[in-house]
Amino acid sequence: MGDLRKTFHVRDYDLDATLSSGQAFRWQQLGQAWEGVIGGRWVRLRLSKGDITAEAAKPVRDWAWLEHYLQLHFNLDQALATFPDDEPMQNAVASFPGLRLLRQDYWECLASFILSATKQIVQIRQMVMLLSKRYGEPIASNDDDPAFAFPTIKVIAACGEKELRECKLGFRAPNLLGAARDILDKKIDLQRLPTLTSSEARKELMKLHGVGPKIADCVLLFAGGHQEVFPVDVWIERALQQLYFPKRRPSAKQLRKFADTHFGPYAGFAQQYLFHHARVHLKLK
DNA sequence: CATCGACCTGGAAGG
DNA sequence: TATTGCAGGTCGATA
Repeated sequence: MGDLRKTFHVRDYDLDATLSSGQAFRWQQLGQAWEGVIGGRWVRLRLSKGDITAEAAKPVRDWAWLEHYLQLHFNLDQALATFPDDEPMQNAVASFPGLRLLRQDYWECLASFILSATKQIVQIRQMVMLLSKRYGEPIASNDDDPAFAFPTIKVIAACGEKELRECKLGFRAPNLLGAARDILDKKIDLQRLPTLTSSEARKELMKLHGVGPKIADCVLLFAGGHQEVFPVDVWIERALQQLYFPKRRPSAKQLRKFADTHFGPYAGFAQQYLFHHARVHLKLK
């Protein structure tokens, strides 16, 4: 039959940092708990004393989807050991030891980052929520209101630009629409992405309307699990600039080159630490 | 190639 | 309370 609850023992897992660090946009903190939707399922997560307790709305027979999403089996120590031994990196890790990378659905991740262009995390969440409420399937939750799955490619592709703009997407509306239609038109095959190398997958993703290097890299890192990929956005640019080149002012291209060689095989994971640390603790600009 | 403006709009910041 | 400046990017045009 399955259970409504399940407890996972974890070591060094900072749920708060992980779910609020701007890699996923479907999580809401209520008191000590986090509520969100993973695929077609609503869940409530709570971390206490080294245990993550999950609560579902309907009995769950197999929790593999959650373990996979949260990457519970991931060997954190092994990854951390590859990070460069310099002060900025060590500080970033020290301020959120236990920050993790999630493993998200390709389409939801892609769509979310298409929406992320020149928006703050709160606003991105807002857009994702509006879209889900309006175009996603309602699913059972333990709250008074139902939850909503993220809308499918097909449903988005069938929308008009104008209705998408009503979800506060602004100029991102045609980009989301274009990408959804490109996928339906088989300009690229999302199903095939996991079989490709990161540079091949990157090229594929960039064929989509409104998808450039930054968004492609986010999808590779947050959905594809390509942990060596290092998305460069304005925050990371500022953080690298301030932390590693306080005197000079290197070009974006030089920063990218530095990042590609400096951070090692888990560069993307390192990036997540730098990003979160910078966002929470640093006055940038 | 590097640089530059256009593209929407909500919600802060400083007058 | 009205105004201004800005925000996890991408695309196309320009020397």
